[in-house]
Amino acid sequence: MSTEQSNPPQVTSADVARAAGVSRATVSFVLNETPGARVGETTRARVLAVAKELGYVPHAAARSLRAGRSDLVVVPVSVSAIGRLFSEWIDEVETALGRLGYTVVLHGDRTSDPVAAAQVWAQLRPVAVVAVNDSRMTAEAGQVLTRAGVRAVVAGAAAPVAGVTTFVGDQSEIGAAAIGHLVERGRTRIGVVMPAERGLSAFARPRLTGAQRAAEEHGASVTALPMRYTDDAAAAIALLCRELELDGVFGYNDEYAALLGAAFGDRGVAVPRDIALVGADDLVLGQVVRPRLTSIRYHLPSPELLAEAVDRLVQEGSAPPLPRVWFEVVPRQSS
Amino acid sequence: MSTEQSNPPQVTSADVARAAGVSRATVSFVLNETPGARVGETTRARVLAVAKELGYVPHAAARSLRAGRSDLVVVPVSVSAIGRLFSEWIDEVETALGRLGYTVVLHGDRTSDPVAAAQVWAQLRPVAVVAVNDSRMTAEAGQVLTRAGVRAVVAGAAAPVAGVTTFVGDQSEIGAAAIGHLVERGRTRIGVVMPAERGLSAFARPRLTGAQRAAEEHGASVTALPMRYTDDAAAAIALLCRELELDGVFGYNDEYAALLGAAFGDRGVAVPRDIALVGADDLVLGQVVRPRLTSIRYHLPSPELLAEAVDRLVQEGSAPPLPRVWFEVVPRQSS
DNA sequence: TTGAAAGCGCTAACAA
DNA sequence: TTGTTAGCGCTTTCAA
Repeated sequence: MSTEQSNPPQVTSADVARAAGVSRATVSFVLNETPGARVGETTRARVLAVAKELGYVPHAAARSLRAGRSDLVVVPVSVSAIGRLFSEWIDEVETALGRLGYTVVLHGDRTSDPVAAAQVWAQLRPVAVVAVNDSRMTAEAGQVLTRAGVRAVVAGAAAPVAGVTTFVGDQSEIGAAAIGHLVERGRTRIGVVMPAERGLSAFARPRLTGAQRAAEEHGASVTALPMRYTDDAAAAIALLCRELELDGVFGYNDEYAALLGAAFGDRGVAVPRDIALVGADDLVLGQVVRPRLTSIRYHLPSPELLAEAVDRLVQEGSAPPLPRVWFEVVPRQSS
Repeated sequence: MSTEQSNPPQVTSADVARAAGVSRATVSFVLNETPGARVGETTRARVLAVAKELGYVPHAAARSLRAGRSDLVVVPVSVSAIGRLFSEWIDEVETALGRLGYTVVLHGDRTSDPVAAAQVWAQLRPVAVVAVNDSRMTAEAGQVLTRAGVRAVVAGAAAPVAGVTTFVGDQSEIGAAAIGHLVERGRTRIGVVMPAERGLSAFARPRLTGAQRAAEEHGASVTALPMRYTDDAAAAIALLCRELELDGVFGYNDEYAALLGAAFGDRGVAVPRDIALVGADDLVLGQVVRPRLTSIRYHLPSPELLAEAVDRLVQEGSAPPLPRVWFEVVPRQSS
């Protein structure tokens, strides 16, 4: 936070009004195209010309403070902690919300306490907060937001969150699907990669849990394999897999699976003969490596649908439920 | 933008003051730990307790409106248009700025006109705007921001931008380095991949330009190869390379290069024997594929240094120059 | 040690 | 058709 700023002269709507020889109200009417506002064509043109000439840019905070409404949507997300799949989806969500007139900002702080995080978001007094797979969007966090006037509190989560519009997408189903597939392929001694990178545990934990659940059902065994996203770590895990005589691995996602797959190749472990490998997220990367990776594909709610839901929540206070996220095994060469 | 919001009751500092039986000024003093403010211990404790009890969250916009200063830093960036390298760096920049007390938000809009984009950023009245390789951060854009009171306007760009604190990192040097390396390896008929994905041309254009410049110098030829990031597109380009009898390809970055490398493998084109392949950005992915990719590694200013510079600009209006971005060829198996 | 009051830039009744 | 005016929630000077 800055402490000793001397303020440069800013162009305000009062300046525009003065220069155009009208009142600030008129400027406001013109610039906002206020419905029932009747401003003469010449006045309107003059105001616009002067505003442009002075380089006037409205002050969003002042506007929303006075108007009691905001067009800000906060999306808590750490850019480095998401794969290509999510980042593309988020990008499209931004575009879709932008088309509806919202200003979307991504917020990447790593405050871990849900309430503290929610307070940070709430300070910005957004009209909506959209979190995806962010474990901090709890019922308490939702309450903080709602009390701060946030009208649309939306989350993608494993289970409905009280007071929050949730689209359910249980990451544990990914783990379960992967194990189910491996068992189908005759594998019973299965490893599950757990990425060591910060920020990823929100995805990794449930995937492991689902894998364990499915393994129990199918009479297979599961071993967690903590691994950093580096060549060396992958090499070490490859060795470990051989020692443990595993015959299948769920690689957390395509990125980690591909890295591990390369390490297998280097050590003469044949995929899928010696060990079957399954990724997740269905990234293009999975088709870049050889053998091509079997993966679990996601189907998130369409960005347009999500944007629509946010808008309905903002305008009307309620929206039809969002579709569940579903997953699909895409079998390729690695299993 | 929402139009028909009925405002829910918000907890304001006035509510806290009333409940605590003090004035709003006192609440402000306590909550901000205002330096020369002398508030009794009991009063202070009571205010804090009441604030907590009511779930009071300050209104950042109102605060900065009144105080005439903001702690907001806007970073224009489209999450899907950056690779792992940049996203990790940005993440660390966020963390570093956060430690200094700033609130960082990423803004992903795709307004293409520099001035229009700058106006969108300026509406938020941030204290700083930090753009990396965003072609919209022109001198005019910088002027819009400065006039809106933005105190630190920072950009990573190919050349210094007037009125903007620039750290220079010329993407064309990457193209030049790649071509230089390929020529060293005896290649003269070189293809340069141009990604067709939106948002990437800001990086791709200069890389191509640099490649062309270097090729001319070394007496090599360069062919631009427009390619989408899909398996099919890569296959088509692989065929095209054979038809054109190219003996080297600069794949734009490691992601595109890896995809193309796989397509070569499928068609029996041996890398690097038949055709040498160079990527860029030095992503882990380059070590996931076989043969491992030769790449160009970046050295961006450290996140701490950048955060420091932003803070100095905000506080003092000037900062020591940021180091130039530099690049380095990392030779591996593919060339 | 605390309170009263002014005002940041803006919008939206209500008057004129 | 336009201007006057009262705040939105907050900080900060000045007085008490």
